[in-house]
Amino acid sequence: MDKTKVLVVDDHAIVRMGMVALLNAQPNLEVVGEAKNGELGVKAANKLRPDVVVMDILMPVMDGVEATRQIVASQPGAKVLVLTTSTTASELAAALAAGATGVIPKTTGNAALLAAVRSVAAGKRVVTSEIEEIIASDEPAPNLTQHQLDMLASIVRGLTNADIALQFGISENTVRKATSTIFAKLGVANRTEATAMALRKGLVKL
Amino acid sequence: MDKTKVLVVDDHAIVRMGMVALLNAQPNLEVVGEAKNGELGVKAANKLRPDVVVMDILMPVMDGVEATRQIVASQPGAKVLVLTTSTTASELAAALAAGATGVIPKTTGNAALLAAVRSVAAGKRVVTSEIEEIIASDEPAPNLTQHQLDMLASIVRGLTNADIALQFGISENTVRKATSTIFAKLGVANRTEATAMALRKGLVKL
DNA sequence: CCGAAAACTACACAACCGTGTAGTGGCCCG
DNA sequence: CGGGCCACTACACGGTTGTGTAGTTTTCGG
Repeated sequence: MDKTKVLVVDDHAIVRMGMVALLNAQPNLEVVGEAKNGELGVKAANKLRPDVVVMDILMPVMDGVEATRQIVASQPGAKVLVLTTSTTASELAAALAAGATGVIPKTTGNAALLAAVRSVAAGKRVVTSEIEEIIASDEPAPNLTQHQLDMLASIVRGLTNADIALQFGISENTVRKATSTIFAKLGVANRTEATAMALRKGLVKL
Repeated sequence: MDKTKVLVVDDHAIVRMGMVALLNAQPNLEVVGEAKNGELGVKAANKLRPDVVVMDILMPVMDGVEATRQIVASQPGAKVLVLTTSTTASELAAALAAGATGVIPKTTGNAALLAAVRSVAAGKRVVTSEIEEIIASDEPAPNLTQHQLDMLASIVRGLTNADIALQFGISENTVRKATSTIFAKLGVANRTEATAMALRKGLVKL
């Protein structure tokens, strides 16, 4: 059997270096390409057709979740192993929803990491118990309207209800009601808690 | 001349793997030890007396800033190169204040990384322009009282002024005045902005 | 195509919040 | 050791916020 071809997508050069060193030392694994952001990763995946893509989440230009989505969309059989530092449940869940075959933390030791790459190559779903717990501990998706998300972003930026009313061209009273609804969905009591929650869950990027 | 001895402290196994592969491929560099958190890093540094310690910031048990402080304290001539993902100015500044000889981002390419390790080994201060800019863009330290920091933490957790008054055993009016002072120091207008700012600057851990 | 659920609009009221003003006590520096 | 600075305490006032109630529109499943 041929070597399993691996594409490494990570913006940290030293991580790519580590993957190359680790995988190329194995007789049946081979790194055939590297990319330092999601966009280049998608291009490389389409060109190289690797058996497994090892993908970081937090990257400039295009994040790993979106890159995973695009790779899986254009190559239905593609296997993506997400290797990340991120511990926000929404990102991990998003990665799986985007079609990742496995998700493991960067703290994973070399042996377990190799095992994960091999398992994913074989089409086996790999999710560590650690990751599972994080996802499970996440309350059901807040499921906010786009409108509500925009409003939440304004709240986080410190705008008053009056400011928001002006910004969206609606009455201040309406803004009050809308924020109220948002707080109920988030399970918080006021805009301060909502801000902490939004930032913690990554619902709004600062 | 003997090989330059390097200790790698990072909680990500794959990064340690990368450093080992990168440095050991050089004729005059050698990784003599690895540690996966700050505490083990300090112990290893004291035992191995490496010429350079490559240190991550974000780690469990003891972070890289504290570890750097301790290593520099017990070995005044020690050279620490902080290699990090973190982009919060306060952490980068703290790393330098703790005695790090160099600070570079993890996105640094292999060649530049090797150069940095060599420069630091030679006692030369290494701070990329990217890092410098981040630090320079940081406003002067907010300089809050411990009391004020505690209060800020309560605000971030969503407590009302009445709650905080109860918690600290002071009048609600006093709490109002105190929060007012905190907001002025942070340059914000209300508790919501204060929450965003506190979380962004890492003044309060969630 | 229709009915239910949910979002959006609006307003009044009650609770909450932040500022101006003011007094006390601690600490540092000249 | 006296003056200045700042943290801490306190209160009243005016502005901001969130909820209850209620009507309209949109959306989605049957």
